[in-house]
Amino acid sequence: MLDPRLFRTELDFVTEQLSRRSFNFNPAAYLELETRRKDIQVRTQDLQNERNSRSKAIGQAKAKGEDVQPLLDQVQHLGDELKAAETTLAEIQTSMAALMEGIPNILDAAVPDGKDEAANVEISRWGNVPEFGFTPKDHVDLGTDKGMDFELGAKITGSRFVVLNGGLARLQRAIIQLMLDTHTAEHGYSETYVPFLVNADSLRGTGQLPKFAADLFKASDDPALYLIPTAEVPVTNIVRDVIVEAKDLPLKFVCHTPCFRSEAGAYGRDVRGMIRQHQFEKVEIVQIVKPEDSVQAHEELTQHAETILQKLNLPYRKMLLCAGDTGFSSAKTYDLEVWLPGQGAYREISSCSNFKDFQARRLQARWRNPETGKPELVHTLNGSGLAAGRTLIAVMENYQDAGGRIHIPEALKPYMGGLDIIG
RNA sequence: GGAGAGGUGGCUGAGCGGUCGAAAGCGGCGGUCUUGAAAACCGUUGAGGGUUGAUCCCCUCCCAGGGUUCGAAUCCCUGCUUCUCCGCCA
Repeated sequence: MLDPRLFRTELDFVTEQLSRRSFNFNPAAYLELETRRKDIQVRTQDLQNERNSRSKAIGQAKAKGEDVQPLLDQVQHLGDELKAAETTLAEIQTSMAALMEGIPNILDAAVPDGKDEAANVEISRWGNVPEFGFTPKDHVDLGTDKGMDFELGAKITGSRFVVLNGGLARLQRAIIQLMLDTHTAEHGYSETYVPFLVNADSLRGTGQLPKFAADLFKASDDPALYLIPTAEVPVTNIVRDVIVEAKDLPLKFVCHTPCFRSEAGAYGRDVRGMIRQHQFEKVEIVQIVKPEDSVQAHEELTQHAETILQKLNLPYRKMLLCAGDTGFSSAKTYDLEVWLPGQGAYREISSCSNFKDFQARRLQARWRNPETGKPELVHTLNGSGLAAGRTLIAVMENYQDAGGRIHIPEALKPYMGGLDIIG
């Protein structure tokens, strides 16, 4: 959520900034609602004030043993009027909240214009795209005889699910272990284990609700619980309604969870293989920082994700997402795209975002600023460090040999129990 | 799943339907004292919002949502949640 004060003082700026995202914000409609809000709120508070002072007077008169009946007669009419005003105010505030919750974050000045991924800007490239003396296979062809079974996934559940057996299941686990160990031992993150089902308040806090309900799997109606689309949700919500002491910042969490996405609107895209599944494993890194530190933290966090790709010696490029491709809650996002020989293309394997105070305002996640002594909003950031399912694909495709066997990267061997080749 | 007891400020913990946003203690902050620190003493110390140039002032918040009342932390209902006991269970 954006700062309501920004709307009151810099409406033109907000409107202009939102248009960068092709978000159609109607300032006139906002102003009308805001004017009514102010009007009704002032009137309601006046009425409340009157009720309070009169009730207090009744109490005082009663304490002195005076006859309070005349006073009671005077307040007869107050109740209805006040109740009506309070009801109207609540309705307006609900409308205002709904409006505000549907408005995306303002983009960082560094974010380039553009309407879709074609306008993303390549920042850097790392590693050498491998030269094979043969036509490299994709992970589906490589995995068929090694325990990657999409038909079984479809039988047990449906499309976009997979079963992994033997070496490939172990390889995915090894990838996860490497990530967790690297982020805890080398990057200073604290390993966290969280619920995989979350309530609506948590999803509202990180921005998935109310706007993106269709992307979620709802697991229960009463109480309303949802499967997490990313560990970002439960982990960032650790600081919901919390005032963190300055000395405890930054908070850095790393968390491995499965992620569940309905992939509504992705029909027909990436239907082959493990690229886009309803369920996938991911290691997420999350930082809660002082506002002044978030720009630097964003660079570091992205670097932390890059470290994993470098340890696995997987070629990748770092992209700065353009205005149209940057997510709803994010002010600035870097995507890391790994080279997939089977597709002959770079594909997203990590997305690292600085949300600034957008999530924090929804979450009421604050820190006590020693300079002001007041609670102020923190900045939140997160990134995939990395998506484990896609990392598995990348390892398979980049480490294949002419015989269709998969060589285990050096960094993963300690986790593979002596196995150094699959196939 | 069954039975019972609770949810109050950063923490512990009082609170008869009426000057209660809330006693007291701890913690925090400031001061006195001290070479410095501790101790002691004095003072101060919740959050959000409206209005304002800034104060003042006003409103809301004692788990959440309803209700009763002129007036609710206090009474009633529902939900959530914590704890204890029994049952079941990885």
